Amino acid sequence: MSWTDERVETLKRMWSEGQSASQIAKELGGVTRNAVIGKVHRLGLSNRVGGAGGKEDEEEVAVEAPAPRVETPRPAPEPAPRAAEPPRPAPPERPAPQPAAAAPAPSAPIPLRKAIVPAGQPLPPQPSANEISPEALASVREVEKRARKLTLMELTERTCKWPIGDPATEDFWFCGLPSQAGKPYCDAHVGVAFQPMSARRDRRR
DNA sequence: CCCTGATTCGC
DNA sequence: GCGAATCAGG
Repeated sequence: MSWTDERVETLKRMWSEGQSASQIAKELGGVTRNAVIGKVHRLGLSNRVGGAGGKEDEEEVAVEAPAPRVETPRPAPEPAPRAAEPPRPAPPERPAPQPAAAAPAPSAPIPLRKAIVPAGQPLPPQPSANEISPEALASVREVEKRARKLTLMELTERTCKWPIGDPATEDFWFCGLPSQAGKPYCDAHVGVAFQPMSARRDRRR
């Protein structure tokens, strides 16, 4: 692969959008992130912040949640999966096959019943977000005692992103235990996050 | 360990 | 010009 005008254009666009070199490399294909970085430098657009001779204003302000607004009754959908990066427009990634599970991305649903809801974007329909098997619950409680208590920046694609605690306080962290098979959560949290629709029917009484 | 960008240097 | 290897950091 070579740096055609088109590819360079994509590079420029994504770089200016704040995409990481590896993401850009993934998008372009046929190049490594090193290649992307090298090209970026050769193009002389290393400093993303369009500031000539500028300094670094912000460092990792990026991902901070929209606001600690407790007013808006919106359950946070996804606590920003990957590392710390500003915008995440529309990376064409695998849709993640979610069969007959419940909500695609429940985030702070069941666990905190008294806690306030963080704040996020969408996710209005919260269907069968209740009634988890006692086993699953026990498992979760157990697991949360061993949680790695990762911060937002420490989350990766293979760490459990289940939020624990109150986002508005210091008592907030992410599970961080190893998640598997492309799931966003560890086994225990997957258990409470994705419920078969049959569960409720079963427990109906 | 996962990830980031920055630099170097043989090609 | 290119990018793998390496470096420096989170």
